[in-house]
Amino acid sequence: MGMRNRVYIDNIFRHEIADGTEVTLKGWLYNKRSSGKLVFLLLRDGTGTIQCTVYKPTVGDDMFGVADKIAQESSFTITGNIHKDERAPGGYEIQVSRVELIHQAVDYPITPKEHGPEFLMDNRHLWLRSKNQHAIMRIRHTVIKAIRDFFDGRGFTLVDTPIFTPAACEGTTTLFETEYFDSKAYLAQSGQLYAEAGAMALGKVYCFGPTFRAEKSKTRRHLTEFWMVEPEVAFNDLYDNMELAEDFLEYIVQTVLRERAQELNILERDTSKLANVKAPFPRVHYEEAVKIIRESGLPFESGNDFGAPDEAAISAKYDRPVIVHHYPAAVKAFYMKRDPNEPDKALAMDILAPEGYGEIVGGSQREDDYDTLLQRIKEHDLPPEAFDWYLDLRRYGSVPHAGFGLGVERTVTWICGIQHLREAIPFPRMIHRLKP
RNA sequence: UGCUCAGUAGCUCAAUGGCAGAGCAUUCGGCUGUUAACCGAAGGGUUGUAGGUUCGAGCCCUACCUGAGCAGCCA
Repeated sequence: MGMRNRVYIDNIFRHEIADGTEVTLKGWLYNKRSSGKLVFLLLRDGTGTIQCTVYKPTVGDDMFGVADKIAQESSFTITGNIHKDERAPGGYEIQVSRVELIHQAVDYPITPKEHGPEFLMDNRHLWLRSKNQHAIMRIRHTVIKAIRDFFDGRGFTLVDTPIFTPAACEGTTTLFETEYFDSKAYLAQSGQLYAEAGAMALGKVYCFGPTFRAEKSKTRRHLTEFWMVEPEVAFNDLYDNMELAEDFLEYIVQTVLRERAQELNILERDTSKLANVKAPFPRVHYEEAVKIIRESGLPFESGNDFGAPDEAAISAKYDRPVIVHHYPAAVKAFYMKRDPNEPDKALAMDILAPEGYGEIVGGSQREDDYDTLLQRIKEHDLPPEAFDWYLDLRRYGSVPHAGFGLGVERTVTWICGIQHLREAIPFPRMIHRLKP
């Protein structure tokens, strides 16, 4: 009895347990409806939600009183028989024979009505229990698993890169500074430079961890702490890099479509747009992208980097992610190699997600010549002594190599079809958000 | 950092410069089939803060605080 028959709601909806079986479920009250001698308890247990019907003549007055007084998000144990019923949400319910309260919740703040973003973010630790947030977290989990499976299946080695770093990686964005004994350390804004060292040791590597940027961004596309996966491959050029990235994105999206159909349905995602995400992706040279922007009616000066409206104009032309390559070297990072045939262009590529979700991938072939790289460091006013170890990679068996970074939250936001990056991570960190 | 908008009950929102309101949540009562259940009742307010205009300010003006959206930065 009891624990021996304990099951998860998931087991019931997957038909792993026969109709009529007596089971025990443990979870929290999602919602309740009562009707005199009948109480409907919506139980959630992390794997799903199921309706439990408590009928007064069956359980008796005392136990019915318990069921009738359970408040939203209280925890309880329920025992009863699985019953197929058209009237129950999902087609199955539990006909309850026993209810045991574990803990009564008092005044749960998130009611089954609408709430504003500030209130929900203040209650993020509770908001995660809601149906949509639950679905997003499950999709995020699958995205992360797909990322690891993809690289592991292709012989990549995970190389963890440090979070405390001595200096700027790219020298562009603002870094978080922290005390490090009697000196300063900075929180990593990218693991790329270390991943390059890893690639020279292990051939094909990826790093995957949190990154930190102290930019005072206040848009729905920015977090100060976000997760990024960065593959780096020795002997790959720009075009190998593009192929890797498009196969990678296809794998992630198709995996989510296959394994998280139910969650995408809860989020009311139009999956036909995701089904298009198959390699090869359209490839657009920077100068061609400039033409597209101008044709869309936006003013644009060649040589500039793209702004958010420019990216939207480009991606609007395609039904799948689009690769933009050969950006002006002047607007890109110091470590990117230039194209010998177009010396003012970097061997760089960005991937823009469809439906206006913007840049989700940024990558390049790296500069592999010692003297050129040293010159770039000086041109960008970076201290060469901080990069001595990085320059060593060009002194001892330098090879062409390339890699890219994929933003996990932007990818999750796009796949889920949601409006805010802050919902794509359990506890977002933003300029005005450090709690909970 | 700049521009725009917002702040009224625990939450979401109303209120022409003239008595501070509703729905949800909470408490109590009613109902065997509810689907964000429904019906009846009750409690719940220093209208973000400080000042100003006015016979009278939630509403108009000034400053500040807090947040949101957009831009820049980027993934």
